[in-house]
Amino acid sequence: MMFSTRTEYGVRVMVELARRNGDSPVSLTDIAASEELPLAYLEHLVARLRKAGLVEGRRGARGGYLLSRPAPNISMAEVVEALEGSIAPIECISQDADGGVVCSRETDVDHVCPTKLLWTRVQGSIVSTLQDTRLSDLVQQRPAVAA
Amino acid sequence: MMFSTRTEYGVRVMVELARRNGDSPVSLTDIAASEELPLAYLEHLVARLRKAGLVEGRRGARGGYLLSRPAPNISMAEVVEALEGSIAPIECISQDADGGVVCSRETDVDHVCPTKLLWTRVQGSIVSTLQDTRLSDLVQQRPAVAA
DNA sequence: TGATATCCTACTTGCGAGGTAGGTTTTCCG
DNA sequence: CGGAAAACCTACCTCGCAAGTAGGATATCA
Repeated sequence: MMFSTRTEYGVRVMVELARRNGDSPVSLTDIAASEELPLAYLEHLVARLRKAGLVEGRRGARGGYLLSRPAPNISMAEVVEALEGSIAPIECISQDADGGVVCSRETDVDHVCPTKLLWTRVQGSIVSTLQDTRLSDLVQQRPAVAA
Repeated sequence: MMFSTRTEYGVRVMVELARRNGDSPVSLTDIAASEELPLAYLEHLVARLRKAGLVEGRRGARGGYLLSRPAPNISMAEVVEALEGSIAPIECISQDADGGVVCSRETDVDHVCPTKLLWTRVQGSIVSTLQDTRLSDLVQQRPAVAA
């Protein structure tokens, strides 16, 4: 297994927010009930989404959460990255400021990491897939659109 | 992070076996030394590779391991799956016997899991990337080692 | 003013990755 | 034949983190 259930839950929350998108915010109590997830745990997830600027919270009675942007403007790469921390297939791989892929095993210039090519390819395919999928794509209920 | 270091190490072992591929087997002692990995831990990894039929062991003095097949005939999907157990982006997703993607959250026919589309896409892109990359692709990118 | 919600901090728990240890069996080589 | 060197096997340890709980402080509406 590669992504934590935290990410799974978080994506479900985002879909639910997009689905009920309207003038009034949606409370986590409602979402916890309809998705059958523990409220206290959802609060942690949503904190990540909020800090990433994907949702906005309204405090107090009749409060809740709203999407910061319309669903078509939110890529699932943003959502997953906010929940997961970062998107890297393996510990030694990360992205530098320029978006280039860095392998921490390559301390020496001579010593090219033979597996870097593999993880770079995997990383690229995951990220581009997540970027191409928008939150709005998951809202429209179409049965079985498997790839 | 998505793949364990077990998978990272295992891939490095496979690359090393492919690189030194010849008539005589390569011992884990050698690989552990050159890759700077703990021998006892490598034994566990290689056991998985052996059970998956990717590698053959020769016991006794002058023994070691050999690739069961030529490197171009080994896809990295096989290697990663042997090491990781299975390739699924998330707990609720798995593959059935026909290769179709199954979501364990979809108990009811009415209740289509809205996030299944996302994980299906991610799963597909990872698997196809791993299948397209052969073990031999990772070997040929370093100046030839003195034999 | 009370109910309802976000928001914040601290704690608990279970599990699996990562690694160690020590043995048994097999095979080569001198 | 007798080590030595290797695979092979089983059991164990430990530590970090995901997953979840708990309880409160703060904000807002009716």
